[in-house]
Amino acid sequence: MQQVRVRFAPSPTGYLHVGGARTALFNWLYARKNGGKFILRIEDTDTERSTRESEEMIMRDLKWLGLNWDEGPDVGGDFGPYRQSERLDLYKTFAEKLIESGHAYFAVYDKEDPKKVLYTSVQRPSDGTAYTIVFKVPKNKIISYDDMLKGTIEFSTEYMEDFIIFKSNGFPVYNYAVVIDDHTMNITHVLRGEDHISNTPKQILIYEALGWQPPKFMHIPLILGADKTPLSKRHGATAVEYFRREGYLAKALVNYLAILGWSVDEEIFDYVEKVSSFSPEQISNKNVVFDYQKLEWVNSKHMKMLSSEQMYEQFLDWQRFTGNDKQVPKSVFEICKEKVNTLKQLYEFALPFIEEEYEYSDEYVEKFLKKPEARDIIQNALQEFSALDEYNIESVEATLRKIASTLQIGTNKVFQTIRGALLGKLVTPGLFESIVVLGKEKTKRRLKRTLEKIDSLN
RNA sequence: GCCCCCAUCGUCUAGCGGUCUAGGACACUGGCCUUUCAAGCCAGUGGCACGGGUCCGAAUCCCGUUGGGGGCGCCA
Repeated sequence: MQQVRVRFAPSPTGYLHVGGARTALFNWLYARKNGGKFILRIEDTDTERSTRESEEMIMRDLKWLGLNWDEGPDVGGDFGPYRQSERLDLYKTFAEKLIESGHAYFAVYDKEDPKKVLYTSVQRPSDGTAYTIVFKVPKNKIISYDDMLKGTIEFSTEYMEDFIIFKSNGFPVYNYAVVIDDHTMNITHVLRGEDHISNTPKQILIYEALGWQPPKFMHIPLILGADKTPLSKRHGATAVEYFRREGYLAKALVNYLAILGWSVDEEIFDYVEKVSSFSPEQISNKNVVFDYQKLEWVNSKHMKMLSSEQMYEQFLDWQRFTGNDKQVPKSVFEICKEKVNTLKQLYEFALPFIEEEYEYSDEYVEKFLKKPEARDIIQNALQEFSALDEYNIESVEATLRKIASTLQIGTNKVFQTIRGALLGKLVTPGLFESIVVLGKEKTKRRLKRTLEKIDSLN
């Protein structure tokens, strides 16, 4: 049996979109499952919009996700080059064959009106005028192919028109270049987005005209936004890079992308371990809505699966990636990591611990700081803490509870007042741990700072 | 407009003619725990788009309608 060869073929005109990442994932999974090759090919025939920066960004994000390729522009391979802009000779050669065999012709345009075809010919225009090469679509032919997901799909050429395969700038058009590339790269299976279904008959026509056997096709449903329109920036983020910045784990993003349309017994998993059970036919045949909340849930599950060291490493990696150079001590990290869903949330949880000029939330000021007993509570705490020899979770807790009973104020109110005084917020890690991690000196300094804040309120 | 694809809770899905008064997950609501909480545990609300068939029997098969998506570029 022939070795499975699949490819992911992004056009470098922007960042890596989660939809693209999902397509790449399914290709990757299919290649790994079958002991085949996963190939990265850059489709940069749109000279107007393609950039090297975008290409590099896409590769960086793919690597971050862990979707490594066996052949590609950076690693090479036996079927290169892997950038379409470097394969122009190939496209020209086969275009000439198509013209010779009567499957294509030249179209010459009016200089004044580039939309207007002056004449067509099977001879290459020699007068230097702009021309394209057009594929001649046979009339009244039924094109049929078996989609791995959708079954047999038929198109009639009755509804198709001749189409350009070579632009006047000397670059091939997508529908033509993919065929040449997929064939010459020995691609056996083409797993791509559903938006390519209507392109498939055109491509099959080219395969047939060249006397080639088309690969197997599978069209994967698209990812939509909550309003069922294609997922775009309007719905929030779509770039893989954005999710990385937001503090999502690569493993979690991939996990979510995988279960978005692929149902398995256990929703939380490491995709690398799921390779053997992957079967493309199990993918849902229906467009899917991207659910940011579920992604966050999946991420939280993955965070919990990490050991403290692993998570700290991920956190440092996230800090490096986002260019964040604030030092978060391990002790602070430890108490902050429990209830957060993303690395960014973890950072935001940690921020008041490392920021001396922390802000007091409006809610805290209104509900606690402005209350007459706030000063008493804080002053008492300042006194008691100063007198503490043993500064640990037990002694801190005992101290706080003693203050509550002395002052005849509910523990809740005391705790919340102190919490806000020390960290400015009402949602923080456990109070007693927080106080211990801050340390006695910082705690005292912050209590004094809050006392000053009270003064400024009056 | 024409061609193609699709249709189970708000969302992702299980279901492949009887075991479905339709199961799970996220979200949502309520409760528990509790020093806060975005964590944990428990419970609940909520769906087969509609209309025709076929069949003893339909979420499951067929047809139509409606709805959504894609394509019809010298974009990919």
